[in-house]
Amino acid sequence: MLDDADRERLRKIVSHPIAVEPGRDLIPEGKTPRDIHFITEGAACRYKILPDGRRAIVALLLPGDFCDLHVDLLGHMDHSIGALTDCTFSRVAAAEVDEILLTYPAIGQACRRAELVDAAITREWVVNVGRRSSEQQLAHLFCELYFRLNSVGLAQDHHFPMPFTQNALGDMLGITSVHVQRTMGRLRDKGLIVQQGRQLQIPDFERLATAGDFDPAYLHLHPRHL
Amino acid sequence: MLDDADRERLRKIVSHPIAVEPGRDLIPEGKTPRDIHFITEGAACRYKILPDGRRAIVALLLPGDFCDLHVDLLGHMDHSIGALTDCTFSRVAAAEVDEILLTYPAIGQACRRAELVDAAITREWVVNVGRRSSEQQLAHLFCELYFRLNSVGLAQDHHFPMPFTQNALGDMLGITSVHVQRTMGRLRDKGLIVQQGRQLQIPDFERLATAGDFDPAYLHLHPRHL
DNA sequence: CGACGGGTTGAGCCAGCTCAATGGGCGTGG
DNA sequence: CCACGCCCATTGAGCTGGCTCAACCCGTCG
Repeated sequence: MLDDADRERLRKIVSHPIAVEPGRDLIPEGKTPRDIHFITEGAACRYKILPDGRRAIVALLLPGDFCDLHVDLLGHMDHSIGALTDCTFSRVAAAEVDEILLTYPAIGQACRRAELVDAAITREWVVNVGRRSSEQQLAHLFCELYFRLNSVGLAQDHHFPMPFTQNALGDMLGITSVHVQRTMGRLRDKGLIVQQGRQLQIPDFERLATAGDFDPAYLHLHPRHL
Repeated sequence: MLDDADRERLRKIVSHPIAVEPGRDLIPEGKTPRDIHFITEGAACRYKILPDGRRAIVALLLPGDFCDLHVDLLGHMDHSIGALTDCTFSRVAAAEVDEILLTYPAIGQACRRAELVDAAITREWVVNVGRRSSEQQLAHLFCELYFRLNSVGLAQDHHFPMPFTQNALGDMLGITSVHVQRTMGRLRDKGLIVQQGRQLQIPDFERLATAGDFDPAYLHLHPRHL
């Protein structure tokens, strides 16, 4: 990973934060942003709109995740980036990125690694969304959320922020909000999750992981705390 | 993209081909292959096995696609690579790759681009597998197949090889082979596809694309023939 | 205090599933 | 040359998870 000097280099070229309200887009599909964006606060998503108007969320962006690193080589966004909660992004000018990458290969490698983990998560979503029952899907999603938030210091002690509407959850899993409601009810009844406002508690992680067929290997987290 | 000199450099470090029979694995989940593999003939897939034994295919590998470029940074395979038909792979020694990448940045860029397209396709699969009806799913898959095969010179004139069993198709789409059967029947009845042995014909591409909500933008193909 | 954006609950429907049986193509061995 | 076995495609019949439609409730905000 990066050392402190690398982090300092990055900090210098980051511009002022951009705030985006829930439901608004940071970047719409088809656009070719010149600069690179990443999320620093809140939660956003990659999504596509279907012909009948439904929104398909294909990835969740949590603090630290890049939004559009791939645009330099792919040329245009094949999906939109939208805010799910109040969130803030930072921008790095493309020219500066190019220069940094040429000079400090460790940073480029860290970026490529982030892209590869993003792809690995997307593969797991294909499985989640395509094969598992709604109960497994939700359980799996909550496990993923806990691990990912924990890895950036936003979750501990079996608690984590879960500020998504049932509608947003449905759009992540390909089910209706009505069905999210009933399914969360079942998870609650089984004691697998406890809702406390916009926080979620996982009393017994092992049980939830089993219920959701969750194995964190695909997240490729660096061995850390936990 | 690469110039002829780059291509020549690549050719030199490629080792003898590896043949794999349908149903066999080139690389099993959890392994850490030292060398890089790519497919030169036939069709393979990335897949994961679910606890109940079902196989979830999360990506299709066609001639020219890399299998495990990501292992250097991610450390281990989070899925298996299996052959769907008789196919052959080539191997490039890891050490040679590292050297080439350092010396010829254009090659590294082409590899990263391939990874990014792979990721873009996976995102579209999340949509396909999670949201669309079985009829749309199949139509979409056939459109993708046609474009991808065409881009490597393996499909023209509305015809392309489609050697997959209904079981394999079901594992790509998350539906049962019985349902694949009935759905293909419906596509046939509507005249959207014509089966000729292991070839598929698409009489009217526009109609199939509409039926499958297919837009090739996500494939990020270089403007070429077609 | 009215409107609005969520969450909650009920009732009926249907796409895709399961289970089950049949048929056809092809390689293998007698 | 035929018989057998195997794998895959095909077809029927009944079941069910998740959907749609439709209320109603509650907290928040102008």
